[in-house]
Amino acid sequence: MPAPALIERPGQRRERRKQERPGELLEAALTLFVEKGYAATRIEEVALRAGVSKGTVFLYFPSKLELFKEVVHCNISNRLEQWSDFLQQFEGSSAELLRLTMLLWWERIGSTPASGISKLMMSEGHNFPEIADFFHRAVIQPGQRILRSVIQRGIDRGEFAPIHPDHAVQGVISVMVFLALSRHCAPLNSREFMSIDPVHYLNDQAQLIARGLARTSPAQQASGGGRS
Amino acid sequence: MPAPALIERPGQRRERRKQERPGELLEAALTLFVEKGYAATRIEEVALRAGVSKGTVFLYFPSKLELFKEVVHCNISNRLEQWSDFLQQFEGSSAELLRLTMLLWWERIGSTPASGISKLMMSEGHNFPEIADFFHRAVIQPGQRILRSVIQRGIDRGEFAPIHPDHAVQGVISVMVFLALSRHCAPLNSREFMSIDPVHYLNDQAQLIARGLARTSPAQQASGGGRS
Amino acid sequence: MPAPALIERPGQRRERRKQERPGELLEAALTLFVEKGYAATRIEEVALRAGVSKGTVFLYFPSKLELFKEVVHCNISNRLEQWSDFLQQFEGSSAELLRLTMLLWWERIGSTPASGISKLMMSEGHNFPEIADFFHRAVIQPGQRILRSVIQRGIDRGEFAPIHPDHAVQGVISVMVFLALSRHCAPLNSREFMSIDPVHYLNDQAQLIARGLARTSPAQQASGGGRS
Amino acid sequence: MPAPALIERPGQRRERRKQERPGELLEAALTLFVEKGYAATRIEEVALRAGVSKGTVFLYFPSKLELFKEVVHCNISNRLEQWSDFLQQFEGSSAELLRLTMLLWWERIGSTPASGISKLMMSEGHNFPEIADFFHRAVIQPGQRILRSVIQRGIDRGEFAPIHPDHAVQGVISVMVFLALSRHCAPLNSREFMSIDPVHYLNDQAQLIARGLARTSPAQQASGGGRS
DNA sequence: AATGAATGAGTATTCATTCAT
DNA sequence: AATGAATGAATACTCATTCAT
Repeated sequence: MPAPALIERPGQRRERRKQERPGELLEAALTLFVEKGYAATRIEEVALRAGVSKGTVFLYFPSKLELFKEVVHCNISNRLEQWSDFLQQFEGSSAELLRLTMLLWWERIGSTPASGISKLMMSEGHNFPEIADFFHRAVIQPGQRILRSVIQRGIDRGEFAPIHPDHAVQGVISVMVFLALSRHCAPLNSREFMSIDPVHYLNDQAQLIARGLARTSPAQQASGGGRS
Repeated sequence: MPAPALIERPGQRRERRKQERPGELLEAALTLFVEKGYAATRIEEVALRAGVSKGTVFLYFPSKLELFKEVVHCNISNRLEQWSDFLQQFEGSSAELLRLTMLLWWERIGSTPASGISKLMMSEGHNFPEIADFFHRAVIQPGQRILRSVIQRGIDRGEFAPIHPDHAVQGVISVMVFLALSRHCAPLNSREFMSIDPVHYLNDQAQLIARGLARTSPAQQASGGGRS
Repeated sequence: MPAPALIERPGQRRERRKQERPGELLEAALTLFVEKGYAATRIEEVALRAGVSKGTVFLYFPSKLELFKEVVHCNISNRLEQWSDFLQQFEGSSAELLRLTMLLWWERIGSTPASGISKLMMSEGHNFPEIADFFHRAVIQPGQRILRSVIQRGIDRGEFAPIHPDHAVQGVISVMVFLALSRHCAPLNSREFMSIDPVHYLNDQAQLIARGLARTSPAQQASGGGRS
Repeated sequence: MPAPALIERPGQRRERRKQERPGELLEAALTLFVEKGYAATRIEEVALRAGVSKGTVFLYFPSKLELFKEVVHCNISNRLEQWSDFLQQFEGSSAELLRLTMLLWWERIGSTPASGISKLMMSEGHNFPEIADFFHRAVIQPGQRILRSVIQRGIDRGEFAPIHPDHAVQGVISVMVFLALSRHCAPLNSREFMSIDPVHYLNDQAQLIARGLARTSPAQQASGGGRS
C-alpha cells in the first residue's frame, strides 16, 4: 500500500477538474440563482462557490446570461422522458397510477435540483421571456400532457367521472408546484411547514384527488363493495 | 357658479397629489418588484410608473430597501383580521366553513395586490431574511392559525376525522399558494393554466379537501347518518 | 455695478455647464482619442479632463463607441462646405487658386481640431470600418472632388498641362496630410520638423506644384515673358 | 533516396521552428500592431497568427511591451545604412541623386514591412515616449541627415538654389511619409488613392521637387547652359 | 416639494501573465 | 519547448443616492 490514494497528485487534479469544471460551475450557479435570483447573484460568488476565480467562469460560459441559459437547459433536459417512460406500461387502477405518477415525479424531478429551476422560472420568468418560453415548451406542456393522459386513462376506463381533465390536472399540478417550491422558498421552507414528509404528503394528496375524481362516490364504492 | 371645475387649481392639485404620492409610489413599486424582482427593479422605473422623477422617490423613502420594506408592510397589514373576523361567528357545517374560508381568502387577499407580496417573498425571501421573518410572523403563522382553527372546529364537532390538523392545513395552503402565484408567475400564468376560474377552482378544491377529511365518506354520512 | 461678474453663482454655473457639457466632453475625448488611440483612452480620463466624474459621460453618451462616433461626426460636419463655397467665385489664375485653396484648407480645417480626426482615422480606421467609411464619404471624397475641380479648372483654361488631374490631386493631398498629421504625431512633431511655419510651407509647396503643372515650363514662361 | 521529403521528421521540424519562432512572432505582431494598434492587439491573436499558443509568446518575449519594443527595433535596425551606403559614391547630377535617393528609399524601406513601423509610431508614439525617442534617433534623424546631405550636395555644387536645406528636406519627407502611410492607413488606402503606382508617383514628385530647387529653371539651365 | 444633473461604489467582462503539465 | 487552464488587475457601464436649483 505504498501510494496513498488520498493524496491527489496535482497533475491528475488539474486534468480531472478540467472535465468537471462546467458541471461544478453550473451546479454552483443553479444554487445561487435559485437562492438569490439572477440579478443579485454575482459571477464572482458563483466562481467562489465552485472553487475557482472569476475569470474561469468566462472560460466556460461567454456571459452571465449564457450561464443562466445553460443552467436552465442542463437541469431540464430529458428528465421528463424518464418520468413518462415508466407510466406507459402500467396496468393497475388509475387511482394507483395517479399515485405512482406523483411519487415518481418526486423521485425523478421534484426532489432533484431540477425543482430549483421551477422556482427560478417563477421568480425570473418575466425578465427572460425567451427562457421562460423554453421552459414552458420543455417542461410545462409535456408535464401537462403526461398528467392529462393519466386522467384521461381513468375516464376512458370508467374509473373517473367524465369531467374536463384539465380541472384535475390543475389540482395535481398545484400539489407538485407547492412541493417543488417548498424546498427553495423561504416562507414555505420554515419549521412548521416542512415538518411533513413529501412522500407522505404526496400519498395523501393523491388519495384525496383520486377520491374526488372517482366515478361513483367512495361511499357508494364502499357500500357497493360491501354488497358484493 | 364661479369655480370652473375644468380648471384645477394647482394648489389643490398639488395638495391632493402630495397626499397620494406615497400610495402611488408603493403601488408602482409593488408591481415592479413583483414582476422583475428587487434587484432588477430600478428606482427610476418606479418613479416613471408613478409619474414623478427619480429624486422624488427619495423624498418619501430614504432608500430602496426601505421602500421595499414599506411595500411589504403596507400590503400585509390587517388584511388577515378582515379575513378571520367573519369566521368566528359562522354557525354552519365545517365543510361549508372551509369553503367560505377559502373563498373569503380569495376575495380579501388572494385576488388583491397582496398576493403579489407572497410571490415577492418566495422570490426574495432568501435575500432579505429580516423581511421574510416579518412576513412569516405577520402572514404565514396567523394564516395557519386561522386555517388550523377551522379544521380543529370540524374535528371537535365530529365532522372531520381526528387526524393531525397540519396535514389538512398543508393541503389548503398549497391551493392558496398556487392560486396566489398563478397571477404573478410567468409559467403558471400561461394560456392553458389560467383558463380556469379561481372561484370555481377554489370551490372544487374545497369540496375535494372536505371530502377527504370527512369522518365517514359523504355517502356513508348520508346513508349511514340516515340509518343511525 | 453691484454683482461682480467674476464670481459665478453656482446656480448659473450648473445651468451653463449643462448646456456646454456635451461639447466639453467631445473636446476632451477628441484630444485623448487622438493622443492615445481609442482603446488606450479610458472613459474616466475623458471625464477627468472635462472636469466631471465617470458617470457623467454616460449621461450624455450611451457608450464609449457612441462617444467616439460623435467625436468624429461633430468635428467633420460641414467644415468642407465652408471650404468649397469660397472657391466657386474665384476669378484669378489657377495657380493662385490652388495656393488659396491650400491656405484656406489650413485655415478652416488643417489648423483646427478637425485635423485630429484625420490622425484618428489613420490610426483607428481598420478597427472601425463603419466610421472609416463615413469619414471617407464625408471628407476624403468631397475633398478630392474640390481639389480635382481646381486642377480641372486650370486645365480647362489652358493654364495647366492636360495631365490626369488625380496625379496632381495626389500631390496636393500628401502635403495636406503631412501637415495635418504633423500636429498630432510624435515623430512628425519634433523640434526640427516643426520649425517650419505651416503657412510658409504651404505657400512653398503650392508654388512647387503649380510650377510642375504649368502648361509651358517656367523657363519658357520666363523667357517668353522676357521677350514680350 | 533515403529521406522522403514528404514526411518531415518531427525533430527536424521542431528544430527549424525553434529557430524561426521569434521571427514569425515578430512578423505577426508587426502586422497586427500596425493594423489594430498596440492596445487593441491581443497577444492571443499574435499567437494564433504565428500558429502557436498564447503561452509560447511569453516564452520568447517577457511581456507585451517587450514584444512591441522588439517589433520596432527589429524592423528598424540597419536598414538606413543600406540606404545611405549607396549614395556616397554617386557621381551624377544632384537632381538625379535626389530621384535615386527617393526610389532607393522605396525599394529598401518604404515598400518593406518597415513602413508599418512608421505608421505604428504615428499612432502610438504618444503612448510610448521611450520607443518614440528611439525611433526618432534611429530613423528620423539619420533619415533627415541623409536627405540633408543630398540637398546640401546640390547647393554645394551650384545645382540647387542656396535655400535653407530643411525646407526641401521637409518636402521630400512629406512625400515619403504619405507613401509609407498609404499602405497601412484605411483612409489613404482606398480605391481612388492607390490607383497611382508608387514608383511612378515618386518619380513625378522627385522631378517636381528638383525643379523647384533648381538654381535656374531647367529650361533656362538647358538653354542658358548651352549658350554659356 | 420636486427636479434631474452629478456622483461613485459595484459588477460584468477582457486580457496579459503565470504555471502545472 | 509548448500548451492552455487559471488568475486577477483593469475597464466599461449601471444605478442608488445626493444635492443645487
